[in-house]
Amino acid sequence: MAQPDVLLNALRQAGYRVTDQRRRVCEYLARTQGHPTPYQVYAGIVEKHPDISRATIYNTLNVLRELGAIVEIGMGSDHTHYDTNPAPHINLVCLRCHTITDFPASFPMESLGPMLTQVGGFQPVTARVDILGFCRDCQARKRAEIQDAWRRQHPHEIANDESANDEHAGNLPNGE
Amino acid sequence: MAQPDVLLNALRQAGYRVTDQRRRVCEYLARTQGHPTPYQVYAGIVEKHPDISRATIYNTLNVLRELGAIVEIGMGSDHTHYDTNPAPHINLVCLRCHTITDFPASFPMESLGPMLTQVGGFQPVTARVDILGFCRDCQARKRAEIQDAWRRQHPHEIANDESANDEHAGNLPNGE
DNA sequence: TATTTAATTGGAATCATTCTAAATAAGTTG
DNA sequence: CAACTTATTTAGAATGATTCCAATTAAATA
Repeated sequence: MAQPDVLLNALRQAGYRVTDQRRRVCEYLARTQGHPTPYQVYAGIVEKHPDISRATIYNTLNVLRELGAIVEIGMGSDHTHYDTNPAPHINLVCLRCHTITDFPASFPMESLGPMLTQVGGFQPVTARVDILGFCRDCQARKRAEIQDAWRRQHPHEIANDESANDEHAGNLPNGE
Repeated sequence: MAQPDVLLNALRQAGYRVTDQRRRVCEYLARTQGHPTPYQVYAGIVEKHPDISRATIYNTLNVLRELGAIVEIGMGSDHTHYDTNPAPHINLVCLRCHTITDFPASFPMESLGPMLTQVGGFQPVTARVDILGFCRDCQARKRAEIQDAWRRQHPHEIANDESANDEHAGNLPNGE
């Protein structure tokens, strides 16, 4: 989604050396459409270059993040995801299944820049705009769960299905 | 920063029981001004209520997050931070020292809502707007580092300081 | 080419978070 | 109120992503 050169130049400009390994990480990030985790980056590279080390992946991602060239998107502490899309956009993040979807819309960052430097001397580099809520699938799942719960409370309302109780009697909260 | 009642009501409405432990977590979140980590929440409560368990803290925070009542802010994978401020605002996140500062400014979420539901059936609950960059202190530190590096490259330019080389010869990248 | 410093490596170590099974509390029904 | 069902809490063990380490290799520079 990003130009590999943009990422590599960010490294060069900041005085980091451009090695083969870093080049591969940048290429991977440029190629991918999604919001990969460090492990996905590793997996995507190691199959063609089995000698690369996990530590190097983490190092490179950390450097790129500290430069603001890629942006971390956190949700539900399972894994870290990186946003590699440099174009202004908004992430739709599902609170339940943690899926991240890009939504093309811009945000008037330019207008804020001057204010920030005025107020606290903050030097903006990039931004992250996420809307948190429920994706369509999870809305449906939620409805089904609530219905289920209700049905469990009112077993008599149902014609011929006494066995239903035992079957779906999972722990309700946390559908993950 | 939030009303404890708002958080408790969120739990109640979603069908969760309001226990003493959950009440304490909500109170803590309401009281705090910053962006606490789970451990900080735990530490802040355990001193008065030594019987509370870490697992309960995590459970409660996870539930509140899945409800969108509090918002996770990720930076540099060390710790998870939670944003407990329900008022619209922007977080200034330093890419270097990971400090998070609130910046009072609103974001025209309302205008986006309808679009989102139209496009992907996404049901928005809350939002997170972060500007990533460098705080004033880290800008200064960065300048100093660059100067240092330069001085190390050009030792002859300096009058009387040959020892400087060995002294500060740390690993340059990663000032953390 | 020699020298210096940065980057890579793989495996061990760390540590936040989750999981588990047992105990307890909350809510509900008769 | 007593019996029952289900949610919640708990302590400690287990997990697993990420970082750290010392040794090696590669880049850059003169």
